[in-house]
Amino acid sequence: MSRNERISMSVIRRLPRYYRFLYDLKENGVTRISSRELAQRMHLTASQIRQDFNCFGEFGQQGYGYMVEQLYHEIERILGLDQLTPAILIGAGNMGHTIATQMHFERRGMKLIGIFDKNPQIIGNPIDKLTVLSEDELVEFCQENRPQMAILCIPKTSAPGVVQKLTELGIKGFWNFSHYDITDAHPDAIVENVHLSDSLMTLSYRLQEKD
Amino acid sequence: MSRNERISMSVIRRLPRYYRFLYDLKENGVTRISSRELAQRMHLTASQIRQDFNCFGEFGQQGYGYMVEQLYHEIERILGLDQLTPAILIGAGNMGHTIATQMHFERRGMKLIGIFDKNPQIIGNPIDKLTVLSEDELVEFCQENRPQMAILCIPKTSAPGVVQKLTELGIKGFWNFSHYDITDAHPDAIVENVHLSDSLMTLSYRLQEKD
DNA sequence: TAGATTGTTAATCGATTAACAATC
DNA sequence: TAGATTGTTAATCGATTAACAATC
Repeated sequence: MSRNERISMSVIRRLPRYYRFLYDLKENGVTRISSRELAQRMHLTASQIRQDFNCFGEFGQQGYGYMVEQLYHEIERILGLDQLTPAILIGAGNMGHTIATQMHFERRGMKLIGIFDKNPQIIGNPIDKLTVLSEDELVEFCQENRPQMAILCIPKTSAPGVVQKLTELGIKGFWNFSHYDITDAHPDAIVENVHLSDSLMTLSYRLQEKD
Repeated sequence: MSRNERISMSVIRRLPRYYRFLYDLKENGVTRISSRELAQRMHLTASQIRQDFNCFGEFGQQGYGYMVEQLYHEIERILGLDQLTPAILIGAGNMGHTIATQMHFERRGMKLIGIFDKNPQIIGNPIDKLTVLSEDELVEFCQENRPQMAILCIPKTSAPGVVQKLTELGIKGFWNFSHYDITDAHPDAIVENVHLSDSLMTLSYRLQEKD
């Protein structure tokens, strides 16, 4: 029983994908599924699926398989999607605006409670139900509203300062779209670097490698 | 000498990060660096850095280290950033528009040569130096211009059809922002799934796990 | 009960780290 | 030359896959 030991990032990164596939199965009226069949659909091995699920509990029934809807809700709970972590967005330029309006935060376990920018042209603009605030209001806002997570859609040059400041203000996690590599924010800050450029460059590599 | 054997994805995914750090070093006037010092800055081990570089060649000098600028250009070349792969964007909504205008494709080994949408409200709009075309023009455009890569910023429901069509039109790689999981496009299609929602959910997991 | 499929232990595979001879 | 650091082989670690007893 490997329950409760620290879960590896490899497993964690597969959870949202299971969540997605289970949602589709559920929507298609599939009520139960075996690890073998799920493996086939997801291009994984049945072994891996069973190992992954057993990190968190015994969700299946021997000789039968897994109940799709129940498993879906277990993974939802494991991912923490049932409690909304308050988050703020720093940088409401092109990318920031898109993220704010397109991400369906409340389906992903987050609630966007504040948007900040330092450009006077952008401050005051409405984005969904929020109004872009000045970065000068950040300290007071955080003290009052205690956001846990910050989304960074800012230029590389301003990132180190912002990260430093937000860490002091109690931010525990960063979703980082900036080109700055957050490695030394705070030893136990949780960082998810998105780095779309890196992703694009690996495609460049793999496409040329093909020839 | 492990040269020319198939390079693992773990190594490939580190290359853009090396590229970024070397750029910064170069900009800060650092001309040479040892694997030990680079490891310290990047939070890696010196061993790993030397192993990684030696997948592609012998770029260092024993007793001395690596020349920053030379190594930077080697990695640029390895990533294929010196030749621009022609790419098209499908879906010019919020996310598609942001990607088109913010990505600096030509610095990442790509050239955006066409943008397509099926919404009449969007078709005809200018984005940078391009004009959004109708998806009806896709076949003719691809036959004439031979794009190699497609960026998908479309809803999950339209994705399977588009992927199928583009594969037939000779697209070799997909940069996929849609929620659809491209697994069965073509056995040797190159796919980079971005899945921002998945990324956000892993943050949700890790933040609640902390408590 | 027999058949099926899980949960879990053991074996394998691959990636990372350590060690050290080669050499600048 | 002596000191430093690479390139590369060997050892370790972790993740994936295979096997199988438990059990529905």
